[in-house]
Amino acid sequence: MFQINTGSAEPIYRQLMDQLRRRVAAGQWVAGQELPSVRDLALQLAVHPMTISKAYSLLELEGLLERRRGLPMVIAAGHARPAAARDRLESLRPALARAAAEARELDIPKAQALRLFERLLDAPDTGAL
Amino acid sequence: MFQINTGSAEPIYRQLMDQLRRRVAAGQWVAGQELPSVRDLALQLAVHPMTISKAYSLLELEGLLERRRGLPMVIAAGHARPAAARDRLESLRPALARAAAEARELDIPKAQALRLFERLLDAPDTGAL
Amino acid sequence: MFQINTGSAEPIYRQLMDQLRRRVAAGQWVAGQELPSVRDLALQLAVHPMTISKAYSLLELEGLLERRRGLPMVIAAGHARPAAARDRLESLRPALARAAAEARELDIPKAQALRLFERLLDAPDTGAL
Amino acid sequence: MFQINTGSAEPIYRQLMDQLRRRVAAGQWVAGQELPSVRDLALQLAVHPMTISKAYSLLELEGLLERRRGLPMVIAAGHARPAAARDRLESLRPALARAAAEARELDIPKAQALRLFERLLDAPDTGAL
DNA sequence: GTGGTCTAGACCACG
DNA sequence: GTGGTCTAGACCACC
Repeated sequence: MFQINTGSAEPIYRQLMDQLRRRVAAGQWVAGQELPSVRDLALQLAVHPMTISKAYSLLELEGLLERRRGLPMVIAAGHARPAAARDRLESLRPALARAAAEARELDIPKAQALRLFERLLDAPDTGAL
Repeated sequence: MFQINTGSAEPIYRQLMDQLRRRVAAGQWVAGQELPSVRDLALQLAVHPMTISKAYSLLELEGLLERRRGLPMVIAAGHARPAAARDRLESLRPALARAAAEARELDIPKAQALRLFERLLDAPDTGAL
Repeated sequence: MFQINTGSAEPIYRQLMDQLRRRVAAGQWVAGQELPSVRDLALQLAVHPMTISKAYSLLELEGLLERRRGLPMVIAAGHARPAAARDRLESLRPALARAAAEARELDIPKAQALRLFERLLDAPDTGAL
Repeated sequence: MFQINTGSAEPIYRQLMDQLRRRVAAGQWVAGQELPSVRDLALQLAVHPMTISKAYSLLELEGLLERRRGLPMVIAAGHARPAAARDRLESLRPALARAAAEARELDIPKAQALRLFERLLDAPDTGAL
């Protein structure tokens, strides 16, 4: 359901938030859909419940989630439809800009960088060079 | 000489280390070349000298830099030649893998993602969509 | 818990690292065991917290310690058992080689040097000649 | 004539001073004997002349050396005879005390430590375990 | 001139 | 509570 990397430098709650945001934008999660409870998700990911709670609360502040007393949280109404294609593309920009900056510093030919990216878009992670 | 982003979540000393590593790999800095002194670089980047010193020391531990008592640090011998093209490309992989994962979660068409990356490779940062 | 000599030429953080390394090798500290917190140890040794932190961080880089976000650091797994006897003896060699070199330069008879060493092995520090 | 290890943590001028002191104590260098000039020794050891000069000056302050205008420095009179055996042994103590402390922290059996020391006293450096 | 170490103390991020 | 980062500034050692 969620892919958490405990060893990463990126904080866990942020990994959660980012994934949830992107999946809502992509329409994988739709308005009204119930989220797993804090405790369940904490157990499943082997993470402290407070960490889950922090992610949920921040997303509630953002308006992406809605809290209903005594009931599981849900994706907020108003997020019924996935984000427009150009907004989604825009939210991909920072990661790509960073990769581009690294490629430039490494003096990697444009064609090579593009080819590697294309391969990674096809094959999730394992693709050898 | 170095591009530091004070506001970034990535610590300054780490930004320095990454840039230096990449530029040595690209052959922009060659073995035996003297680095700017801790104090000079600190002044230039408007950063505390200890921050620079930390980056230098860690790179020395890694074997990328060499300390010579009383003299400026230098790029270590054994890093005379830039890294092989495939090693450089390999070190670009993590950043691209991350972008690819995000693109997949956002359900962005491959062609769009590739086009954006291509544009960012050409135009450092500003290119509008 | 740790013996720090503030007056020594050897930096405090390095004294800490050396002691911890040796005690893990000797099996006095075992894998998974929690280290005293940076702040506690700093108070106890009357030293600045950053000094402790530096020692801990470098040992983490070495792989001897493991960081767990929000929790005290622990001896890394993979250091469950104390080092083999011959490795421990090997790590004693530099100090003894140095002493031997000095003895030779001082033209001290072998028997005398050995007797002094034996006495120091028994009586930690105070034994008069 | 002198063994200098540029890579060591111990400063060069101190390595020089220690060696000279020990050799005078052992009677290898006797009162009135001329020392190599600062420049010659600097060339020979590939070291900055100021480093040699610093060692000589400090030893002059100690009274071990004597400066004579326009002439090479010499071992001071009053150091005609080597130091008494017990003084020489005493000056070996710090190095041995340190080794003993390490042996204790490493939990190395006394007999093993002694055997290693004995071997190192015989075979300068190379002796395998 | 060079880098190294340490302190005092602030602020942040994570759990 | 945990550790991490940074600043301001002192002092040292080496060359």
